Amino acid sequence: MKTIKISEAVVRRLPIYLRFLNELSKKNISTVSSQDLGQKLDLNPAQIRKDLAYFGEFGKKGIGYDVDYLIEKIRQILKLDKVIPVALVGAGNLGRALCNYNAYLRDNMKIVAVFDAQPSKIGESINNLKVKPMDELVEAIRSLQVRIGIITVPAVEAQQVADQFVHAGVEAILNFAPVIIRVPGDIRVHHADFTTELQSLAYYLD
Amino acid sequence: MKTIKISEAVVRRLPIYLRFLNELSKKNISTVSSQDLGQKLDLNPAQIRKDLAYFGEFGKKGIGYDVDYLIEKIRQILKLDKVIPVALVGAGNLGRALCNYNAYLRDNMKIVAVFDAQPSKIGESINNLKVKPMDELVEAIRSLQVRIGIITVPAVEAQQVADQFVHAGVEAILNFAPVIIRVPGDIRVHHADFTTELQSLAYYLD
DNA sequence: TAGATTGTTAATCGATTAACAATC
DNA sequence: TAGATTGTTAATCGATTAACAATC
Repeated sequence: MKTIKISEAVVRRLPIYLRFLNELSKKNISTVSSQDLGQKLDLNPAQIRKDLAYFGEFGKKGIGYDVDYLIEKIRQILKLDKVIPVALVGAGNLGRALCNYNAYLRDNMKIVAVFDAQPSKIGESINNLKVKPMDELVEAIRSLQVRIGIITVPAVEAQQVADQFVHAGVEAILNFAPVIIRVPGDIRVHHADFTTELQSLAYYLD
Repeated sequence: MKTIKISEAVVRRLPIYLRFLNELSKKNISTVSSQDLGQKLDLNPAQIRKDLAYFGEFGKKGIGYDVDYLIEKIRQILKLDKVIPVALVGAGNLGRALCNYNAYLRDNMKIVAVFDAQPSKIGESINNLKVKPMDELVEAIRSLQVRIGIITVPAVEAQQVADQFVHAGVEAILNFAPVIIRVPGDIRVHHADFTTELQSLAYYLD
């Protein structure tokens, strides 16, 4: 199956398809063509067909794609067909925002533990989770079988949090701190940094 | 000068260079080669040289780049050499996080106004800014000469906030809501959506 | 001078788009 | 059947990387 390497660009588009398909499903729209999708998502229809075709034949010639079936398939591809336990370190505003966000999503991404180094934060309740101290991180992550770690601490602390995540055995990290973190090659890291996002936006001002 | 179209990929790397150069400057490191940069940022040195060469000859053959000079130049390219007034709509946790973030950055990106539709939020103080009601948005944006708008409201409200931003005359929008917003072609929109970020990360789990 | 490193051209690599036979 | 739309191959486009003359 996964003999051909799927490019990161393709993988990044899948959640966008998924989100829009979910909207269609909610509106009881049962079928969609690559053309419809392309129009709504500002993408080339051929690209959408090609993206999906990497993973299987999900459409019907002359008809298009069955919305609910495609949702199911994309969820499978993204491994969102079962709950993925997530841990978060950094119970500041951003961490809190992510935890709450989490609540109203049918994502199967579930934040199951929140940690902070600051004593004043320990024990605080965020979205039904009590903030835990850092020295409980490794054990909690192991017992809860956390697979993804989210870092929302200041830049100077990000690397050591990453190290602890790796030590505890997470498979992937989403880093919001404005710094590049180093991890072993088998751990996937995505950087979500709005500073750089905002700065690159400035370039396009007249 | 800007006869050649600079690709988005290049523009997105500039803030990353800038951030690292700022770190070097803080450590009183005065010169850096494309090789050094490439190593630290996980990028090909040739790519870094090429990126920079789009905008001018900033380096010295045999020596490398003067850190402070390059910082100055990249800031100019990104238009960060003068303050850019920014407005934010949505005074939730995420909005608050961005405002505070803002505070400890030497960015020249300055959030100068915060708005929210909820009456309970109006008048709240966030990082020395009072949250204003939506009906003051257009006037405030005009009088403060806001150039970039940030959207941190729920998905269903994002489009109408975008419309108001456009009406008020912002030149670019950074949208954190998990929905694609439509704006006239001369307005630049960047989407910063951690849902899709997190979901694409799941793909790489074993 | 010798060694290092840039700026830039040419080569490679990969991603996007067009086109169309297959077929619902 | 006729019209529509997929899956896929081929063509195009663009971005990355290698290589090297210029030169500090």
